[in-house]
Amino acid sequence: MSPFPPPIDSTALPGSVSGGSSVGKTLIVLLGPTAVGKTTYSLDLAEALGCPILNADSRQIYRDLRIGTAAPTAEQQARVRHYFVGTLNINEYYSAARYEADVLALCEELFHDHNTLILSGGSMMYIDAVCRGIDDIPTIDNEVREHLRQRYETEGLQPLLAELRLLDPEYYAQADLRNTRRILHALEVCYQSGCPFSSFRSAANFHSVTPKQRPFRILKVGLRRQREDLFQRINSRVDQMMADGFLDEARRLLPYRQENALNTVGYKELFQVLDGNWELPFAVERIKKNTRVYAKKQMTWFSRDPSIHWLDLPTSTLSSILALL
RNA sequence: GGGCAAAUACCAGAGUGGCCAAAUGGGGCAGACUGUAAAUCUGCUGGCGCACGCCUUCGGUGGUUCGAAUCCAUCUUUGCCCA
Repeated sequence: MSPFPPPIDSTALPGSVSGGSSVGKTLIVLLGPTAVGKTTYSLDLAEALGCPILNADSRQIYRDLRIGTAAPTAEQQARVRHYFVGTLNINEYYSAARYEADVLALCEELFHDHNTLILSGGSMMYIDAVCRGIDDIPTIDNEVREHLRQRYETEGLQPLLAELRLLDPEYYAQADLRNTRRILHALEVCYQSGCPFSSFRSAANFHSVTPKQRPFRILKVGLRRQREDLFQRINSRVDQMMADGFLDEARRLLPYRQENALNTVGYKELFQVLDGNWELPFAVERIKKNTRVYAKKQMTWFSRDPSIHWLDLPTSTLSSILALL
């Protein structure tokens, strides 16, 4: 199945109304793959509606990741009030669950003065956490995380798998046993809480979690482009990032390279250059390729969501969205 | 003009008589996904049915052999060396 579905007559789709709509408040969720044009589109839409933008990007939320994440610029932020852009330090912990809580709290506040708000971004799990909710799972202490990480490094995965089978046979039966990261997390939760990881999960997977009710209407609008068009935009955007000083930005962040926030397309590749392992032109090609892969993963995720109203760029205009309201 | 070496699937590159549709990597394609998610993981990648299987491949042609990507002859191309 193509990750780039054919055009849809959006008027034929039911609205993705979630929760009571009596209050008349609407959260417009503007989503789509990286480089599709969400930032530009959201600015125009926000100005037309006179509302702020809540960013939904797990990397643009970090203060020092500006160029490499194509975060909204100072000029763009001067046009429209933005939230969740550049608010975290590079070493700060954050998660989809926190994002859900932060966004819901902010929405409650902002809806006093606005009938519509725009949530714009491409972080799939963050968007779903806001729109559908995410199960309440304990946050892991650093000591627990570090303990398990060290055990993995010294003992390997096998003993940990055996342990998970004992502590949480239910999750073990459905887990991807080769995905070290998920196995470790399940164990972290078991250790942290003293309860099986699966006891916190209301469904076998995130996509089948029963959506939580929200006190506002949610209108999901997906932006998409022809594959070739999108890939060309990715390529030229990466070139522009380099021209804008991406390498210098990466150089400044080199001391923090072990932080999760820097496990990010673009930075990873440039660190290889700074280490002397890769030539710059090669790294730039890798960034373009890995960005394409990321865009594809986003489309794969979004394609499972039937509540998204898809708009095809560059033909769709602002009125396409306004007509959905 | 002479000598030597090499030609393998999209690319690079193993394989040197049967276990080879052919290792591995890259690239490409598809998928999974509930807590650092721009992360992490998986499958497919000659053709047809897509499970078993069948068919066509390892520069061309012709041989040797029960059997060849692997051996021989010859042709073509490329690289290196001597002129």
